Amino acid sequence: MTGPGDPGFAARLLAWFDTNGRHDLPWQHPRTPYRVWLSEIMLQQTQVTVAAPYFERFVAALPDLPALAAAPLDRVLALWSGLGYYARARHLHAAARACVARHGGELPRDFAALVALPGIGRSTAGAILAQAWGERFPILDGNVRRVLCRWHGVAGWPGLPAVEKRLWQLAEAHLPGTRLADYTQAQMDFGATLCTRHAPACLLCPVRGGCVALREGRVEELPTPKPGRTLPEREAIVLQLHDAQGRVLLQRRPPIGIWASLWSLPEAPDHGAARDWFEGHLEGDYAGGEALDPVAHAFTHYRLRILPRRWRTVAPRAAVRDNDELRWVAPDQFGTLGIPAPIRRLLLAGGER
DNA sequence: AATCCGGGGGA
DNA sequence: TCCCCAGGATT
Repeated sequence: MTGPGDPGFAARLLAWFDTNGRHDLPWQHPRTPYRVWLSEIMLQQTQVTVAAPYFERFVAALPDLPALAAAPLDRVLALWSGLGYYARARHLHAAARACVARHGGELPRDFAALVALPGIGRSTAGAILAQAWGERFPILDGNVRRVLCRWHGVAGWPGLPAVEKRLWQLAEAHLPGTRLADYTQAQMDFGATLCTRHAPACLLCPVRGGCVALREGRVEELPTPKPGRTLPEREAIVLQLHDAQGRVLLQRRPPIGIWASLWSLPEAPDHGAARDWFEGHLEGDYAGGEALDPVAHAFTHYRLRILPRRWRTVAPRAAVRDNDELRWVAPDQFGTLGIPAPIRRLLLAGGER
């Protein structure tokens, strides 16, 4: 009889991991608390193949926690640029500074202290403690959720509180007594390579002998997908302004909302507001701008239609000069700033003259 | 406990 | 276009 406490589950997963797991991920060598933490944050809602090159660049630039804490936020955002979910970078930076202030410049080896840091929740704290220190804490990420929903035949969208509570209980019940770092990695490798969302490799599965979904023919329908909904749409005009030296005027976004604190193009909700802003900041004629092709960008909760408008040579009004919110930036400097991916693409595509 | 927030890439 | 990927914060 297999059940929630079945010790064979973890044992079989570990045996599979030894020969089939991923043992060469960049954050595994060396597996320091700082690198584990950084990798866990980068991997939130982000696939391994996407995060890996960002991780390598990040640790090359900021190799330890004190270096991260000492870096300006702009530098951290620049290293994050293109990875998305920029709140993660701001939280990471704030957490590093909190560790310097409260924990002697190191990541605390304590669940409550970890969860108290910005950007670290229950699952990430468990992952850090298990991977960095071998402590006995469960995780519940997308992989573990999918595996547990199938193996135990748990129906209902995992985002529902009752389902999530049940999954945490199951994750806790499966924990082995030893090898917690390997077990944590094994679950994620298993979910990412065998127990995938579509077309899982059940024939190769090390725990197929207890899987409720496999036995009942429900593998493809579990976990229950999130209920769908239609997303609202918004529009925004962005102003692509070049000066005589080929530089582009960038504006820092507000510290809250989407793309918080990143550098972007000046933006307005409609042409009236865009014209007002243009006439307040620049010499020249708003109507002289060239309308570029719209750019569609989908967020999780709404769709944004970006309407770019370009001026090849404009000059600022005498009273307007570079400041904290606004600066002229040469194309070879784009890499040093945190710029949202669709805006960066627009700048690189529209930069040729 | 319920709700909100948010980039990108693969299918 | 849809879906979801190593979730967390806010209320």
